[in-house]
Amino acid sequence: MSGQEFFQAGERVGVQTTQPLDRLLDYRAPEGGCFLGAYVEVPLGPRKVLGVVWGPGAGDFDSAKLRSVIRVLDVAPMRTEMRQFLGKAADYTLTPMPAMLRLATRAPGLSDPPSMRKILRRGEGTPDRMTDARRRVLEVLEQYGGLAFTPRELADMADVTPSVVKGLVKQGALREEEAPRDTPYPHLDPELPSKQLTEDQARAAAALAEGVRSGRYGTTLLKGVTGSGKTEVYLEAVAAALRAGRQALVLLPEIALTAEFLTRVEARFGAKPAEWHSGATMTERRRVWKMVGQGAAQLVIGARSALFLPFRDLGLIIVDEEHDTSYKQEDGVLYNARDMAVLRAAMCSAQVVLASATPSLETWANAEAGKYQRLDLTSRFGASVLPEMRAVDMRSEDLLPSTWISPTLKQAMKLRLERGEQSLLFLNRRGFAPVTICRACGAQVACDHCDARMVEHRFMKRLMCHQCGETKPVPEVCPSCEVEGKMAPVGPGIERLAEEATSLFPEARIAVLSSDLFGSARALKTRIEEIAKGEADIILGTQLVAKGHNFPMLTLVGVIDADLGLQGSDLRAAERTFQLMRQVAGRAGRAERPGEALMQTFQPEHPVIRAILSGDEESFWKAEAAERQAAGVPPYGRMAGIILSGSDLAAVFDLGNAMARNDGPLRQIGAQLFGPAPAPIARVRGRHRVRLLVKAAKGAPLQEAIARWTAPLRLKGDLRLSIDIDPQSFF
DNA sequence: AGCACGCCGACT
DNA sequence: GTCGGCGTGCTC
Repeated sequence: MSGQEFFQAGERVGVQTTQPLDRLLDYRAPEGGCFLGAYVEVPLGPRKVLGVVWGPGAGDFDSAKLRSVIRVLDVAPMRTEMRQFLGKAADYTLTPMPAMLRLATRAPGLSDPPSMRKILRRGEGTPDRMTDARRRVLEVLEQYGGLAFTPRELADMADVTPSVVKGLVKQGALREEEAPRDTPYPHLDPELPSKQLTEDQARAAAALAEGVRSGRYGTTLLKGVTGSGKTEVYLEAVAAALRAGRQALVLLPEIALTAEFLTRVEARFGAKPAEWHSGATMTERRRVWKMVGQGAAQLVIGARSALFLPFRDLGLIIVDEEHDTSYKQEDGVLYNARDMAVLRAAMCSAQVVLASATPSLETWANAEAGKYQRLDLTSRFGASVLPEMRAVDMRSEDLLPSTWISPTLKQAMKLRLERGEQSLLFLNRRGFAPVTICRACGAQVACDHCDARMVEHRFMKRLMCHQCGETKPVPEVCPSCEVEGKMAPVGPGIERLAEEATSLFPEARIAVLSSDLFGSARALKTRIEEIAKGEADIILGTQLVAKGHNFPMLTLVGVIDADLGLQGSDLRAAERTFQLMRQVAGRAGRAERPGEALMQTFQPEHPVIRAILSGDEESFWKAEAAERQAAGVPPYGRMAGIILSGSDLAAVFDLGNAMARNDGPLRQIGAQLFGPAPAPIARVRGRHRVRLLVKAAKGAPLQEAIARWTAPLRLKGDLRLSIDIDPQSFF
C-alpha cells in the first residue's frame, strides 16, 4: 500500500464505480490531478458514471485503451476510514462493492455544480422615496448586521410584498449576489443549560462523556426503562462530542419519532440539527450530504441509511431503541444498522451508545461478555415502581365468539373510564380481520400474486395483501366453491377490536393508532399529541404504540393476544414478545398514577409470560441465552439465509438443490445447510421464493465460505440470489 | 447497470 | 432471405 494521497494528471488511478463491476477500473487522473478518495465522473462505454478514486491503478490494462477521468466533483474526497468502512461492510454483508458505494452516494445532484441562489445585501444607494414598507425592509437588514437573505425571506421578515423588495433592488438600496444554495446548519451550543439530571442520569451522562473525550472507539449499552430519561442522558454525550469539535449521529427507528426529537434537541442546543430520512426533499438531502462532508452539520438525526453519510469527523453514534427490528434493512443491501454503527465507529474511533429499555439479546450478551460497557438507569420520574402486571387466563374467561376483550379486561377499562383515565389496548394486527374464510368450503382468500392471506380493511371496504399491497373487494361468492354469501371474517384485527370496544363502551372516545390509517407522519404525530392531552379514553394500537410516546393519563394497558409471537419457528419470537410487552407495559403509569398491565394469554405458565410478569429481566435473558447457546443459534452461533427467487418454481428449486449438492465450501467450515424449502412467504409479486439456511459455529469464517460456495454460480433467466447474513426475520 | 454481439426460430 | 427473441460478455 503506497501512502500516495495525490495523483498527478495522467497518472493511473484505480476507480471504484457505482456500476455492478466487482473490481476497480484503471483511468488516467484528470488535468489538474486528483486526490485519493476524490468523487469523480468517469467514462464507461458510452456512458458517464459516478466513481471514487480508490487507489493507484493496477497497471494491468493496456495503456493505449486507458481513458481519462472526466472531472472531479466539487465535494470533499471520501476519507480513508469511509473507504475502509464500506469495504468491511461489503465483506460482512457479502454485498458487491458498487452497491455499497451507491448507498454512500445517495445524494441527488451530486454531480451537478453547486447550485446557486440569489441573495440580497444592503447596497450603496438610498431609495428616492422612503415608504413605510421600504423602511421596514432596511430595518430588518440593519437588525441582522451583515447577514443576507433571499428576496422571499426578506419580504416575509419585513412583512411586505416581494414587489417592495424588487423596487429596492432597482433603486440600488439592495444588492443582488449569488451564493451557494447549500448552507451550513446553525451552530449547536453544548453550553446551553441542560435539564436537571437525577443522580443516576448524571452518573451515566458523565461516563458517556468520558468515553467521547477519550477519542477512542467504545460501545455502551444504555439501558433504562421508559421514562428513565435515556434521551437526556445521551444528549449529554452529544454535548461532549460537540465540545470536542466532533460530529454526532443519532439513529431513530421510526421517522414518526423525529419531529418530537428535533424539538428536544432544539431545547438543549438552541437550534435544529440536520435531518436525514426518506421523507426529506431532494434539496434537503443534498444539503445534509454536502454539509456533513464539510463538517458544517454537527449533529444528524436520521434513519439507518444516515450511517453512510460522508462525515468529516464522526465522534459519536447513538442507536436509539437499538432492539427495534426496523434497523434491519430487509431489501436491497441487507444490513443491520446497529451492527454497522459499531463497525463504522470502530473505523473512525467513535463511541457508540445503544439505548434501549429492552435490549436485543445480542447486545445484552455483548455487554455480559464485557465487549460493551453497560450503564443502567434505574430510577424513574414520579412513581418509582413498574406497573402491576398480571396475566388474564383466557381458558377461564367467558368470551362470546368473535370477541376478544375478556370480562376481566373490560372491568378494568370500565374503572378507568369512571376515573377519567386512559386505557390502551395493544394488538399487533392491522386491518379488520386477518383471514377471510368461506364457511361453506373452508377456503381462505389469498393474494393472487403472493401466497399471503389477504387482510380485510373495513375502512376502505377491501381486502389487502400485507406482502405486496395488492387490494381487491371482499368477494360475495367464494372463489373456490362458488357458494354465495358465506364469506366471513375470522380473527381479530385492530379495526375489529375498535368495533368491539365501541359496542362495549359507546360513550367512550376511542382512538385507533395503526400505520395504515394515517396518510403522513405529521398526521400521526398530531393525533398522538391530541391523545396525550387526553382527547381519547381508549387507545387501540398496533406496533406503533410500543415506540415510546408519553401518555400521562394512561393507567391501563391490555395486551389482547400475548401468545402472538410466542409460537412459530422464529428464533427471536420469545425475545420480541418480551420486548414488546415490557415496552407496552412500561407505558402504564408513567405519571404519578399507578399503572396496571393485563396480558390475555392461553398459556400463562409459558416461561416468557412468567418472566415478563415476574419483572425480572435478567432471569429472562439468562434463560433465553441458555436456550440459544444450547441450540447454537445467534448470538452463540452464526446464521445466514439464502433466498432464491424466480418466476419458474421448478427452476428455482433446481438451483437450490444444485447448491445443496455442491456444499463443499460449507462443509469445510463445519457449517450445516438446511433446505431448499419454500420460503415462509413462498411467493412475492409473482416470483417464487426458496430458502436455504446456513448455520455455523460462532468463530467460523461464514462469509468467506458462502462467497466460495456461490461464486461459481451462473444465474440463468430471471433467477435471483440474495444473501442475508444474520437474518432477523424468518418470514 | 446498460449495451452490443450473436445465434436460432418465424415472418415478409 | 431478414427481423428479432434474449443469453453472454464487456465496459478501464
